[in-house]
Amino acid sequence: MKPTAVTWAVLGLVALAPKSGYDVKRIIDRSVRHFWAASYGQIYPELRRLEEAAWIEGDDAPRGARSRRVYRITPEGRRALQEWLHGHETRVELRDESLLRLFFADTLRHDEALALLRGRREGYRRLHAYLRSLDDGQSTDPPFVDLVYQWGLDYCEWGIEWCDRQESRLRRAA
Amino acid sequence: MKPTAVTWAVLGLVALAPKSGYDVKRIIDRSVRHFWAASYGQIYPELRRLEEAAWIEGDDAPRGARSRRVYRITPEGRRALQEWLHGHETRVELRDESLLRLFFADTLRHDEALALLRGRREGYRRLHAYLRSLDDGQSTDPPFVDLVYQWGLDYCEWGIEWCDRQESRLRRAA
DNA sequence: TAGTGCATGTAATGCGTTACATGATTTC
DNA sequence: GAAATCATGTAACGCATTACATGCACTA
Repeated sequence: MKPTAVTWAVLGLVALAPKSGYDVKRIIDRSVRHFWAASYGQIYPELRRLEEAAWIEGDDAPRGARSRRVYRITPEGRRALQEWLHGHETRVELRDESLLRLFFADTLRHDEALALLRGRREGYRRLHAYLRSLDDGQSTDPPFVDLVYQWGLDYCEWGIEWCDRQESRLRRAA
Repeated sequence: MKPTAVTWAVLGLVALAPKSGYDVKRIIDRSVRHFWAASYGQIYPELRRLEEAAWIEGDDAPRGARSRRVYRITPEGRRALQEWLHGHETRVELRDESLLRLFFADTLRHDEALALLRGRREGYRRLHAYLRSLDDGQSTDPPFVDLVYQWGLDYCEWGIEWCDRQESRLRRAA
């Protein structure tokens, strides 16, 4: 079993609680999607690979006539997950198209360039609103799941303030 | 010409100043790599596609016997770049493996989980040191190039403080 | 009865990296 | 004379998305 990028997302989610492939996709979309996306085309094949490697085990759990397979983590799977959790130097890397646009804003008129900065602010605002909409106000997540959720909110708030600050600075300078 | 993700990075860099393929790669590695990477396997084919589309034009500019081709943007290329700069809603998306690890930290002992948080802090610190090492203290970049550089520094500083704050909060809670 | 959500999956395509190959020039 | 940098490129591979296909169950 050669683990890939999607391995740990799927294995980790199954470790938190047993899940079907559909569950995995749904939870990815609702909790880690803004920093770690995955599609069905990755998830279902990965579940089979993980089961072959005996890192997870699947049980048929149909609902009525609708077939359904729920996976749970095995002791070996848990060991592998923990090794991954420990064994990596953290490298901060991101892919941010809006930052790329800002980088080229010197090819624009000053007011157009400032509009890009406001657009970035708006992107942060939208993500913030989306993240807040995910919180139903009553479900209690485990502490680190909640921590990462909070990171998303804090990051957006920081980003909004950063854009505001820079915009006024650049206006004063002009 | 169907633009892809790498199109705009290459076209934008050539728009800032004429460049060879090697230059494009070098500058990507030194200025936008932490939020927008690209490899030779993308850059050289993309330069040819851009030239075919007449968005850039290449001039042979050998240095001694070493062949070299320098590209500059055309008016059509500049128009296309500006359209891209204007015509997009900003969507904040990132890929952050360390955040994914943190998300699964509830499967660990509390002290191990806190170690992950310190590891993230360390990742920010390393990127910060790297970014600072890029600044030679005398070259003056255009304002928005500099703004994006500053974003990187500010983001790291914010990230370090965030990790510190959360770590003490979680220690107090325990 | 129509629409939404649950549930599983595959095929085609495109994106991006890694590793390789080649050779000149500059710097120590 | 060795090492680093300049300079151009390709082939193989792996990663990820998009679009498609199928069908059941619930609810307005």
